[in-house]
Amino acid sequence: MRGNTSDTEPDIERVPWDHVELTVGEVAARSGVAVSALHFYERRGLISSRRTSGNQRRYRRDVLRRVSFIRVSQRVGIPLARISEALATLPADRAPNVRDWERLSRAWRTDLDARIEQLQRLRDDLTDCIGCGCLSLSRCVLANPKDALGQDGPGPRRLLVDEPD
Amino acid sequence: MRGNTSDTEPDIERVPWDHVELTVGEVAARSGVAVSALHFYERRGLISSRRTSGNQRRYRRDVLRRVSFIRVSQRVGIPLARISEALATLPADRAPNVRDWERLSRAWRTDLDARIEQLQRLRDDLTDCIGCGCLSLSRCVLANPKDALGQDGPGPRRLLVDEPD
DNA sequence: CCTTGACCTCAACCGAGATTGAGGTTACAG
DNA sequence: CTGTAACCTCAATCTCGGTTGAGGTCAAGG
Repeated sequence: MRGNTSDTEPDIERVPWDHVELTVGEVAARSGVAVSALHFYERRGLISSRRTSGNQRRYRRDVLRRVSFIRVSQRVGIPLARISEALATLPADRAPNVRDWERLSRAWRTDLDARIEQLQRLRDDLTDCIGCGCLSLSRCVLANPKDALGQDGPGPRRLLVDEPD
Repeated sequence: MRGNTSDTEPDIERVPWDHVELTVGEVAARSGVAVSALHFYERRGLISSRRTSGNQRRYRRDVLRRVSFIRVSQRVGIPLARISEALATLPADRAPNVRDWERLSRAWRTDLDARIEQLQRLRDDLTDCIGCGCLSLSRCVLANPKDALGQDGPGPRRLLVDEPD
């Protein structure tokens, strides 16, 4: 267990809340993310920690917002690599402030809007398709979206002339 | 190459279109799916084939609709395992008809609606969050969705009392 | 008959996003 | 001082949805 020793307790009034460090287990408990995932994020450079003399991780409190941002971003559908890039734009010299987080959050709006629109189009097509009951490769918008017809990548792609199927 | 020999050509008028079989390469070309993926789907039981005397795959034409259904389902975000279950409900004795496909497509509507709604809620929350700039674990709807608070799976989950962060 | 492209199997590998386990250390409460 | 929970590293393993490659067969055109 880890707690304040009664002997060496620092003058708590003089230590700003921001400077109270967290163990990996505390971050896990408070963020709902497994310790193994935190280690993983750290290896990937998404979060970082100070090490104690005994090689244990100690996190600044703002790691909670970082982890929070990571999870929210994942829900938006952003891969870790892109989340990592976004986090890399945060100032290195100071703890990120509200405006920093706002900027990053705003950046995902575009992605999210695009994904929602895409799914809505898919839903409309699916609705039509339920009506036509087709899924025909030569006729159905759903079965045969434009992007399946060429110009994107190697390999044979619908080279043959359409015939009834 | 594979084509009709002029000698043994069957009376084409007497062979319903449905009975014309396809090679794996033809299915790949017509569906836009790689041969390796078709093999993969077959191993997973999503599609099936007859084998020629020389052990080559021959597909019934309705495999095209199956593959089509698989790709559409994937776009909806359904994992292969569930697609497989859905396909397993198709009649084994006859080729699926329009109504069969309609039933399956309709089933995904619910999923799609749910996913869209979820993303829209996320977008709304993100908008709020941009306004509040928070991502605070103790206050932000985004950072702290209900489902992070317990009852779903093992492991410690936000066991500590909330403190300012 | 020969060449060539399409086909076959099986195993290994990829990348994303982690989790699990072995083997060992640290830190704190009693 | 000791017990033990929490921590450490590193490698292996997992799921998902495939791709790649080696080594070999099949089938059709010339």
